Amino acid sequence: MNTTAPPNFKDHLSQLMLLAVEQVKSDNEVQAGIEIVRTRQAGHGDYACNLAMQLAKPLRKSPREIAALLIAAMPSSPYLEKVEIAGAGFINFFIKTTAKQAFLYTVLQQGSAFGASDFGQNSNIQVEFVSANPTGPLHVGHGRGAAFGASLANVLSTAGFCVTREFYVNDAGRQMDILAVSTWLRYLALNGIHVPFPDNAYQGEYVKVMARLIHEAHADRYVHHPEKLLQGFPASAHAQAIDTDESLDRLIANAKSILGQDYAYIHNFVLTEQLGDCRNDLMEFGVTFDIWFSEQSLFDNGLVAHAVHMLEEMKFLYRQDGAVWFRSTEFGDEKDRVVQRENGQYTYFASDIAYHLNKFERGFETVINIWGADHHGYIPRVKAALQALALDADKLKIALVQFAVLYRNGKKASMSTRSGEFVTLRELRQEVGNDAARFFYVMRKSDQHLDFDLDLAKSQSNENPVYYIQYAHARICSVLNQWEGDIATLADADTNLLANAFELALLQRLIDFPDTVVAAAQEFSPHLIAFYLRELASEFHSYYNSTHFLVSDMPLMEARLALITSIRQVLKNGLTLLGVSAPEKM
RNA sequence: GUGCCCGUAGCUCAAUUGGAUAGAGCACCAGCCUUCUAAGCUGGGGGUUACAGGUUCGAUCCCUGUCGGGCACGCCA
Repeated sequence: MNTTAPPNFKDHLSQLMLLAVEQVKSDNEVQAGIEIVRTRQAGHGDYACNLAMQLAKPLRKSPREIAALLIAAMPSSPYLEKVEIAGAGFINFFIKTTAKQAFLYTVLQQGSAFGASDFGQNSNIQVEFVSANPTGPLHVGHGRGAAFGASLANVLSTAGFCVTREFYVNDAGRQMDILAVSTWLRYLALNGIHVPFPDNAYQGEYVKVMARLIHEAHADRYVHHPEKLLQGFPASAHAQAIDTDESLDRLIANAKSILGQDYAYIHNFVLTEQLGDCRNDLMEFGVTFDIWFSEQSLFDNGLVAHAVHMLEEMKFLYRQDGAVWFRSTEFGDEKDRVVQRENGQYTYFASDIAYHLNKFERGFETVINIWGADHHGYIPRVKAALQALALDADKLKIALVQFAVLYRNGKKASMSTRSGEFVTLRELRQEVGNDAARFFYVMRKSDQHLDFDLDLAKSQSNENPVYYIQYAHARICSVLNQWEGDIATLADADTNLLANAFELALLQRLIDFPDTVVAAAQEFSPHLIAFYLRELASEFHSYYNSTHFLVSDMPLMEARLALITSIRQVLKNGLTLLGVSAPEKM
């Protein structure tokens, strides 16, 4: 039988170095993080450590000298072929081939759980993402936040964090009022009452659709005194100039007073409608949430007033020009910010302070906000508020996601030509499919602009990275089908027979998977998973073309089938992290 | 104007966050299907990491400046 393999080679080597450094360093406190990395070149072994170079200065010895001491002090390991000193003082580790081969049993045994680790130590982490205003359909910009957030949450969960996925519903505030009034105006039009429709109201078709739904269900039930709607407007303005912010606010106020109790119905109807649409859209996209957190609930439960009151008590507020300001400049912000307007209304910032306070009160050890990059200027004031409230602002991590720009026929296509509306996420999904959309969204680093090539995403060709990876999975399924054996028996295969260069490279690639998941979690970088999968698929395709699996030599065949079964498993696990399907046939 | 982010092969992007000879995919050129899916594989050319300095054993990565691009600068959300 084979030798065994450690659960994780990197961790194992870390342990060895930790014990070694205890011996080598003098009694004074020498601080050095032990970092084990994969090497880039075969001549440097499988893993390397630069600890000796880091210790050179504090220990006042040459790196190579320290490296020799470390190696001498290191306990022996059954998995190591040899350890070498190289270059300026690198310690290079060469893993025994038998240990790599034995690792295959780990993959087969862990199955869909392979890749998981306890890196996060089960600490509570919240990922808040999308959080789009429920005032219209999600567009392709939201799509990237959704794909990124969902993949990141999956990665964190697999890396051992206890993850809560949350959507912050902006159901309070002016934008919702504008949507309600826009819908009511369209509804009035259906009842034959035509009031000029402001340019800065919501123009989309979906508003007319909602108006129609209300009209069909309630006929003219919500037609009240439309003649009062333009009260307070200058007579000359009736025709055109009603699209300033002030006049829109007046329109909202008038609508509220005319409709009375019925305003709540309209408001609630459009909110329910849009939120439901958003939820369905995301669900179809494979993006789900544990909590839908209502902004309005912060007001209803007095949490906004409470948060502002706390700041007041701590002397971080002052009054000026009739408004209440927060001294965010004391915590590094560019200017102080208003939390309560002259008219007594709290700002969005005020409810956001309450929301973040609430997040930490719920006991999350880390809070991740995924925002569009255009909100980067908002970070200092939120962190300032947390500091003012004596919370650890470093526990709030902001992951910025840049916009995705769609390209069709090599030309920008993110804006539709008519009416300047964004392409919706739903349109994108219908055009390229969920798999391609999910993959393309996360195959770049999130803080980089994304050129989303629609033609490429749709193409069923070798140019399309999604199909390339899925095809590897389907090919393996096809081989295993033709074999017609019982996969479970492969657990007894003699993996020592896997000895050609393709097989050894693939074994190492499989060993790397859990480390890649940890790196992706640590860096908030699901794109690392996408790159990893491409590498794995590429190495498999080369293997496929070079080596026949269903050979007459039974032990050899079983060993190879054990390997490709493991590859299939890892492809599937990785694709699942990204929300992409792993088809068995293509 | 001020602040933040970015500048890597013809194009789109990586680079284990300061490590060893900067790597992939497209595109281009030349090959591979009577054998487990050619949606695949093999080989080839391609670079002063925008530019100029600095920090150190070592810089695509950190610091300063210049040039170029994006975003943000509301009592909107």
